[in-house]
Amino acid sequence: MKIATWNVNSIRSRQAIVLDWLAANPVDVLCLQETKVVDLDFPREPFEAIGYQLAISGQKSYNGVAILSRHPMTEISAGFGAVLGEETDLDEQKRVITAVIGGVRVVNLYVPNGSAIASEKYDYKLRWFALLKTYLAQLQGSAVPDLCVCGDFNVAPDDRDIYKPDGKDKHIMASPPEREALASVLSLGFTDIFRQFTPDGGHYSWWDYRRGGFANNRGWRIDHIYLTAGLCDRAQACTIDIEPRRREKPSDHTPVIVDLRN
Amino acid sequence: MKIATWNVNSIRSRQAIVLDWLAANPVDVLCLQETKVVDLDFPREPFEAIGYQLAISGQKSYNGVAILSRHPMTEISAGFGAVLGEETDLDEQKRVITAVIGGVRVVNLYVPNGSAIASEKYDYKLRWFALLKTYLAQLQGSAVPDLCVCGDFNVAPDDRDIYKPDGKDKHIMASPPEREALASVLSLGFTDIFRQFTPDGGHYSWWDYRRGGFANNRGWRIDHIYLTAGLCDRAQACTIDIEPRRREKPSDHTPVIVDLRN
DNA sequence: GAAGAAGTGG
DNA sequence: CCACTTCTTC
Repeated sequence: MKIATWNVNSIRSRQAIVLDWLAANPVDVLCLQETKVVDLDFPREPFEAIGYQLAISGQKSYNGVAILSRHPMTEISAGFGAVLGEETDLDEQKRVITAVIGGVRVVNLYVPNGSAIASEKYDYKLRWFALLKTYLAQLQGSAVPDLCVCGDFNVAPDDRDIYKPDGKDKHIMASPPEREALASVLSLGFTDIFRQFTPDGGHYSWWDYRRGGFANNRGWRIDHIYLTAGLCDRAQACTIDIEPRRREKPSDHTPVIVDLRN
Repeated sequence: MKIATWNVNSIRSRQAIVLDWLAANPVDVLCLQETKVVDLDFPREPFEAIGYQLAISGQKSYNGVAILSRHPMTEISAGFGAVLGEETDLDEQKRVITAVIGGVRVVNLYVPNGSAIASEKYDYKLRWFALLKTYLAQLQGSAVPDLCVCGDFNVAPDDRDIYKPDGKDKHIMASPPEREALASVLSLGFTDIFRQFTPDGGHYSWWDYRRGGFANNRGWRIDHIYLTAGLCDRAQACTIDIEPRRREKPSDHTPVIVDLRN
């Protein structure tokens, strides 16, 4: 089973690129972030026409997540609250959706960017990571404890994940507190599956639109796929496909794909 | 000598379509309207690269006219004031440019739309037509009196020029006062050269983007080429090329072309 | 640098 | 419906 994650930076603007990619890469599951559209306006039909079912949770302008699956999805839920059974202001932004697909619980996340260190949004990001840990712990104790947690984490886990790490510890996506917040979540028992196959640096999933970030390969690896122990042994490969980033009017992110043995 | 007129609705958005059209239709002169760009930002280079010289007069966001010519241009001037020798508020919007090319004085116009009857903009349109008459009379008395006056006139001269004329006399672009204002200008001695070759209705140069105007051929003929008597005999053909209107992301207007015998 | 919003214009 | 503006976000 192939599972991919892709921050598309507006599904309406990226529809053709995503459809082309799925035609060439018919993954079983595609997790999208930054769909930027309310559920009623999500372009469902073209994806259903090529064989995908959809679980979506979006809002106007910002955020928004979706799971596209070739196989039946059960236990679909959006937001932390649906699992934790409590309301939280962290669910006002649509950043979390999950579904069970082929015995695997897929969790699709769009972690807050955080804007700048010492901003209100940075605090929000740290609070969000804290609740994410509680949320994932709850799911690990569920009847389907094999988790594939993927999405745009807006954190480069270590210096191999940044084109030029010097001084980036004061930069959003690389500052110690957010790295520690992510590490704390992963300490529940998650493996960065890309790193199981590729220990060297220089592999990125996001390049800033500005100043020729992609042309000069000034990228960051901030889109991740994390697996619980029961799934790690099944992973046969984890790759980043930079092809869609080369297209006209691309997303600033590109897909990450994991292949799980049946 | 072939002279064409085309309201491109932003030259920056339409650059590729215009270049493709010129590759297939290497007219001697192309008059553009609604370039929507200040002169410093006009994309000169791609047009110069295929052999055109440029005379441009543009502004931010709205209006803007340009003449592209394969032959030398002399007596280039923009606005009514440059010819009439007096300042006028009607020159604040960039709607007039002229140049002498191969012994013909080409006048390129973007007539105000007028918004709605009884609006302030409608009065502006009528005032503009009045000054246009003075302007053209002046040019007729100049050393180069053979005029080719073309552009987006935002007036359908008669009912043949509207897909469904019923009730359109209360519609902008067809109301009697603006038709009379145009007729008064033409009474100086101008011939609607398209009508010399094509007397029947159903030939349009503009289709509203809305409600499938083009798909249903609900069009208007509002882009015109008017010739003084000395040039009429030289006209061999006048056609509307609807091909560019079929393209992806087209202008709502399409080119009108006149072919003048040497 | 690119996206969506809300507004104006045609 | 499409393109422009300014604004905000990432």
